[in-house]
Amino acid sequence: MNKSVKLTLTERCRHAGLRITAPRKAILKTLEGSEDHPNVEELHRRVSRIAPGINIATVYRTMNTLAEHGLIERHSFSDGRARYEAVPEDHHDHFINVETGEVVEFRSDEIERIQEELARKYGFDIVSHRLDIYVKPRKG
Amino acid sequence: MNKSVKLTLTERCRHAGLRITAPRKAILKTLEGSEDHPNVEELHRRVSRIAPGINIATVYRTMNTLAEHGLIERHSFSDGRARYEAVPEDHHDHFINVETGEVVEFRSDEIERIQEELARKYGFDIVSHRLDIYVKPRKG
DNA sequence: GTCTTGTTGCAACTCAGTCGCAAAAGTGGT
DNA sequence: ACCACTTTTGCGACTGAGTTGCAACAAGAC
Repeated sequence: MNKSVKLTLTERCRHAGLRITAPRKAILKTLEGSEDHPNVEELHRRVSRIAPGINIATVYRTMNTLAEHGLIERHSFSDGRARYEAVPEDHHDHFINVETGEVVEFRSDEIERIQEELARKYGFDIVSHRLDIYVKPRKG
Repeated sequence: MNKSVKLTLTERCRHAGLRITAPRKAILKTLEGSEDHPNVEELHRRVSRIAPGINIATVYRTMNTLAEHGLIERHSFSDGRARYEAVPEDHHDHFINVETGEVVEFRSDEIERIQEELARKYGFDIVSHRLDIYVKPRKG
């Protein structure tokens, strides 16, 4: 949960050769302060609170650039629009509550292991994967 | 692999109270004859070969209707557009070859079981899920 | 400071998918 | 076979997320 032991997003951007502009600073800071998985519109709204005047096209472009450099992860749950999160040190998958849209992270090493086995069996190397489980609160 | 033991899509449509129109017949037939996961544009192209003159808006609407009734499954891999397949008797997940876009189906009861366990642990009931593994052919 | 190159704002644009509406066609009852 | 009722279709206009061309601007390197 504590990120202070690792590089900040800004440091990793610089390391990737990206210029640290004022809009990017604001976007990166917002991303690091977000525990959830905002879409571009929501992100733009949050960014605008700490740095007004940034165009939403800039947010779109920045998200693409960051994703290309592997600094953030792009998700597209069944609501259609892309949603993002700062790349987590620990890979995890998602429960999506279909009643509220809320996203809960989880991880299962067992599932990861079985995936590797399966891919090998089919003659593949895994590039990435994504497991989304749509759920509702258990009643009873 | 052999579907003759189960209801056809058309029969299931009728059972769902949907009208069997000429455009729908062509679309259903095309769906049943598709082993892959076409998007609407590709589907429309295929449908047009056996029944020209069907508007693509009709294909969009039909796919929505069928999906709402649970007769087909909608997927959205990372290429953005929605892709469909006739609902399979056996649930399966997908390998997506990132080099070619090709989709390979697989199934792991072990993964299904672990998902159930996990969901229960978090206090959820699973509505549906989706596991996409992006891969490349193994070299060596 | 100067130069080079990456980045931004803006407005125009693309593209998948949706929608309103009037015409057409399926289904159930007789 | 016909009617009445309701769903579906074609069409064109529209929406909304995301992209792009371009001129102005600003980071970083020297």
